[in-house]
Amino acid sequence: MTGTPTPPSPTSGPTASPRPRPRRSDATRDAILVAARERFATDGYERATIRAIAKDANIDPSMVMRYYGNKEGLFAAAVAVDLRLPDLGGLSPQDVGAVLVRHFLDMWEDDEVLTALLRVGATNQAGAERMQGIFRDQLLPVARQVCPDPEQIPVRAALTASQLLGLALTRYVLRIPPAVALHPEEIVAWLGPTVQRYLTAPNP
Amino acid sequence: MTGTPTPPSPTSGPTASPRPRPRRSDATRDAILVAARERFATDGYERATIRAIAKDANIDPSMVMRYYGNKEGLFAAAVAVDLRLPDLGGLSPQDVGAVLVRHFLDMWEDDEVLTALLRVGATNQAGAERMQGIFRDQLLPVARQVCPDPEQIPVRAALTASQLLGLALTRYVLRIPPAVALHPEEIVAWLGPTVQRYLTAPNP
DNA sequence: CCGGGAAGTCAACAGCCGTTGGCAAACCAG
DNA sequence: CTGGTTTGCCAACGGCTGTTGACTTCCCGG
Repeated sequence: MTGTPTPPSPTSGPTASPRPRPRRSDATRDAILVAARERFATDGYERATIRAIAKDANIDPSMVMRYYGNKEGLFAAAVAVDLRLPDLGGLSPQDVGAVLVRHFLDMWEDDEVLTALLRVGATNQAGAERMQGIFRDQLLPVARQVCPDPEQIPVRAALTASQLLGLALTRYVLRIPPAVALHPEEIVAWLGPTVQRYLTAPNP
Repeated sequence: MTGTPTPPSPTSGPTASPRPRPRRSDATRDAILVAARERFATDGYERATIRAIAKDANIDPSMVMRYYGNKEGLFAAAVAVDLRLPDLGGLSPQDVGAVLVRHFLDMWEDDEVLTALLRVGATNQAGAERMQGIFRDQLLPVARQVCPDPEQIPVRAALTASQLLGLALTRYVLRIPPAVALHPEEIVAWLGPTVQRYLTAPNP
């Protein structure tokens, strides 16, 4: 329905590998996604207009519609987040906080998709649901690895999310000066024990 | 409906008292602000249209322009935040964290202005600057009261803001289910020690 | 009672938005 | 070469936006 029309695969593999055959327009498609990510990250959903994104990608706005259906489809295609959270299983239990904070920090520092998602999630229902999905599918499983009481996994994960997203909000979105000036290792030193406690400490 | 009208001061002293003389349109002005706060809180800046706000207030959109100049002026007038942070000076030093978290929670629970400001701050430059101002003028002074090393006050305050705003983000804006389900006293018990540490603990 | 100003309504403007359909060029299989 | 598909541009649509100015209605001081 919203899927892009795929030409018939030349090599006959029965339900072959999902590797789509390269299209001549792949460069354009990618340019659109790159421009969209940047606009969503800096402007949020409403002010990131299809016209502006198309101009950044040096194509006509109607191409965006043809390849991604509508603005929602474009957002869905542009903002696909994989946090690549590390496996905390075989890890010294007193290090999980620092490891997690450092990983988040690395991800945020060089991926504008995360800023785009946070900005959009704050004003757009679809964006908020996307963030809920990431929490459920990516952060919860990690909490499950290190949390002592299975019943408290959602609470522990939510507390962790509140601290990590709060850092991202103050540092990358609101740009509160002292939060921007912090060195990454300072952040790890301060937030590591917090996350550590939220995930592994007994009830307060 | 609104307070007892005070008669206009007959004699206008030079640089008279800043008490503005009540206008016949005060009820309308207030209705506009109430509607604006609600729309900004639920929709964010762009999708909170002047037409929708005017319809909520049962008046014509042009009245909004007459009374507040333009949309930015309306936002500035509607979203005026006073956190009413308590005086932490004469307080048992190990209670500041819990007191601060509980106060923030009470403020957020019954004042949609804070949600409006957070939603707008995430996508709107003026909104972000407003939040920076609140941080600087309201949270920093409180941190100054309890922070041991004066040089670290901005850092400590920023860490505190990251945790408190992160809670507001996950609970009131993104509505991540386990964060919504938390009981206020649970939040105080978990976040209190964190804020306590950020403000008063020695360097990690 | 009256006149002036405030309060409020109405219609319209220019501009931008997402989206659509038609048409020209480029490409590639036969 | 030829015909069909893909890629792309162009112009336009209806709708919504912030904003403006002219007009009527009401209130109240003199």
